[in-house]
Parts: sequence; C-alpha cells; structure tokens
Amino acid sequence: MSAHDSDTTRERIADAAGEIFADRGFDGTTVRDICQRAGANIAAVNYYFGDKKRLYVEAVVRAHRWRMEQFPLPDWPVGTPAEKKLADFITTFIRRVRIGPEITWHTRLMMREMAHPTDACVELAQSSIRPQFEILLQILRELVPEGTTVDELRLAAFSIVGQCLFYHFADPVIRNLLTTEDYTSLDVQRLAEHITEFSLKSVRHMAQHEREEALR
Amino acid sequence: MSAHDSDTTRERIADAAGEIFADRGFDGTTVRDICQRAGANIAAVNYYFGDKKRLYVEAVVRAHRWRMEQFPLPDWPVGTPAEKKLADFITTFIRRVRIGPEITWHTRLMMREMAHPTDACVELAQSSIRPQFEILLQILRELVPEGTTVDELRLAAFSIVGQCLFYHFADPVIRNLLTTEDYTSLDVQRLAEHITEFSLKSVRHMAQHEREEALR
DNA sequence: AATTGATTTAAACAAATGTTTAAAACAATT
DNA sequence: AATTGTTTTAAACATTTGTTTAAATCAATT
Repeated sequence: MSAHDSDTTRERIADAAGEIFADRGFDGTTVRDICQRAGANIAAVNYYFGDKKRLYVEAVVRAHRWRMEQFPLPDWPVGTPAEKKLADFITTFIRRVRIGPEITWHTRLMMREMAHPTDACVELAQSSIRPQFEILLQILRELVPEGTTVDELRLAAFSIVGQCLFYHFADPVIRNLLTTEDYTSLDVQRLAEHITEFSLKSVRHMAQHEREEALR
Repeated sequence: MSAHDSDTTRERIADAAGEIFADRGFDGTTVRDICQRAGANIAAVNYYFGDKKRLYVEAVVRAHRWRMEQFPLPDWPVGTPAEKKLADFITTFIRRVRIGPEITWHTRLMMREMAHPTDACVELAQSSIRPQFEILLQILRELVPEGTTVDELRLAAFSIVGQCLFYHFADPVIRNLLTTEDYTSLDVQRLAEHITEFSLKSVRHMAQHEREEALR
C-alpha cells in the first residue's frame, strides 16, 4: 500500500514514520509501529537514524521538501495583474494546506509542526514561511490604495492566510458542521474562488476606513 | 503559583492536569508530572478519576465550562444593528481563542481538542460549536444582500472564523514573523476591529459577484 | 476514647518503549 | 572460494509509565 514496496529500507522507514507521526504526533508514535509498517526490524530506526528524534526531524525535512516541489507558485511574467497573482497565491496556498482524499501525510505533519514547533525543526518551518509571506505582502501592496501602512497590509495578509488555514485546522469541525455532500463540495477551486473574492473586496476598499474617519 | 494553593486535592489535580495536557498533549503528559505539580501522591489520579483518560476528559470539560462562562456573548436587545452584533461576535470569539499573557490553559486545551479530537470529547467540543455557528449565520443573514444562498453564507462565516482562529493556531509563526513590538500591538481590540472591517466590506458586497456575472 | 470512613502515602507491579548487542545473512570484491 | 563491509534479525536491557496495593494518617462521629 503505502510504504512497503521497492525502496531502500531507510526510505521505507522515513515514509512510514512520516505517516504515523502526522497522525499521532511524536509522543503518540512508537518505534515499533513505524518499523512494522515499514516492514523492517525494530533496530532499523537506530541503525539508520541514530534515534527516534532524528528520524522525526528527517520526516519533517522530507515533508517540507516534498510539499515545496509539489505545489510551487507559478512564476508570473512581468505585468501579470495583481488580482491574478493573488488568486494564484491563494489557490496554491490552499492546495498546500487543505486536507483531502488525495492529500498525503506531508501536509499534516508540517501543519503539526507549525502549530506546535519542535525545537529541532523551528528554523526549517519558519524559514520556509517568511519568504512566502513576503510574496503575499508584495502582491497586496499592488492592490491596496496608496498610503496603506505596512501594519494594515500585514493584517490583511493574516486575514487571507487565516481563511486558507481554517480549512486545515478546523477540518474535523467542518466535517461535523456540514453534510457529507456539502463537505465534499468544498474543493480547492471553490474555496480559492471564494477566498479570493472575499479578500479582494476588502483589500480594494482598504482605505475606505480612513476616508470615513476623515469625514467625521 | 498555579495549582497548589487551598483547594481540594481533586481540584488541584484537575487544574494541574489541564495545564500540562494543554502544553504537551495527552501522550506527552505523565501522571507523575501532574501529581507533582498538584502536590499530590502518584496514586491520587486513579483514586479520584479512575484513570488518566478520564482525568483528561474531566480537564476538557472544565476547560469548556470555564471558557463559556468567562467569555459569554452579550444578549443583544431587539433592534441591535447587525453590524454591532458582528463586531461583538468577533470580539468575543477572539477573546476565546487568542493566546496572550493573561490567557490560561483552558483555551489551549480546547483548541487542541478541536484540531485533534479525542473520541471521548468529540461530542462535547462539537456540540458547543454548532450553536455558535448558527448565531453567526443569523447575524450574517441580516447583513448579506437578499438572495444570498446558504452555501455562500457558510463560506463567509468560515472566512470570519478562520481569520479569528488564525491568531491562535499560527501564534508561533506570527511571533517569528513580527518584532516583539509589533506582536504585542496585536491586542484583542485591534484584531477585532480589523477583522470586523475586513469582513463587513466583503459581506456587504456579497451579491456583487452575481451582479457582475449577470452583466456578462 | 474508640470507631468508622475517607484520604494519603510509599512501595511494588506489569506493560510498554527507546535503545543496544551480538550473531546471522547478505552482497560485492578479490 | 574466501574476504570484507553492510544490512538484518532476535533477544535482551534499562527506563519510563499507568496502575494497584496495603498500610498509615486524618477527620468526623459516637
């Protein structure tokens, strides 16, 4: 099925570890479970990775690499309208975080690491976030009225990212709130369209607030 | 300090358990740690709660109760404008989820339970969510142009809740992204104002999309 | 003061878990 | 065929962890 076919033992273990760590967290995962799923001997973890902790780090690194090459941002030709860039950004972002039938453990493991950072992975996780955040800020800068402060810009960025992340972290809640039918209708494209529209409307009227204030 | 003063042993243990469960999760928490922090004997957990699992459930129940009475929604007099209700809802919601210096373990434990539900608590957690969600839907119904479908309404609600939850789940990331100064400026009121404005702008123009579509 | 029931304590138990070991099996090279 | 280095295996080890036990302590009542 998942991580049992032709691969080196090292890789089978890393994959099996990723799956189980993603589901049950570091403490909830036993070395025995990993080795069993990988079809390897109990001693293999220490033989190949030294200890459980270093195996965990390896799994996170792999998850990160896989996700980065799996869901790249398009490189926009100069002159691409900012609206298009924002739509692309949001679509890509949702693809990266949304849990769905086709989604592997990689995303779940990374999200776990974001919410509860392990000291071993804190730089990795966050060094990958900052550049993405900067890209979003640049896109928003093009959309927002002149004179918008960087603080307002950041809050707008948080609002957008928050909407996307919701469909990851609140997944159990959403499943419970909606019928199966309604839940499955929430595919990536639908969500991306909604969030893009919702956000564009706000971002375009970003300075409206100050204008209103000024009129009083 | 935290859970060591004059209280019954049972209560001291429940509180200490809540704190540690919130920080390290169920598997990462040992009964010995709990009893030590509570200043109780190792056997006290089983004496008062039967086993570790039932103590966990008790901690979650307490966290839920505490949060509900700590951050109630105001009961709006008839005729309160929907804008005001939305602002109140968002403020209350952020108070409930935001991590801050004054926030106790209760919120962290509940959020953990939302993201990774335990079979023992799944009904509790989710039965508390649905009514809140319905309230938000009703508020939005007043704000949104006539003819807005319930699906669109739900997506808008998700967008609002998502923005609020972001400041909980992404807290480690935000801390890393911002300077200490900028981070501390993100108090509840500031966030609530931003999210309310951001969302109101979108919600009011909710039907704009269909109108644009119709014009094509 | 004696009795009764509840609580606390120290010690022990059994199971689970991360890790190590030493021998066996395997694969490639000479 | 012998050798060498790598990989796999079963068993054991040392801790940790949840739980239990039986005695001791405490508190209230008779």
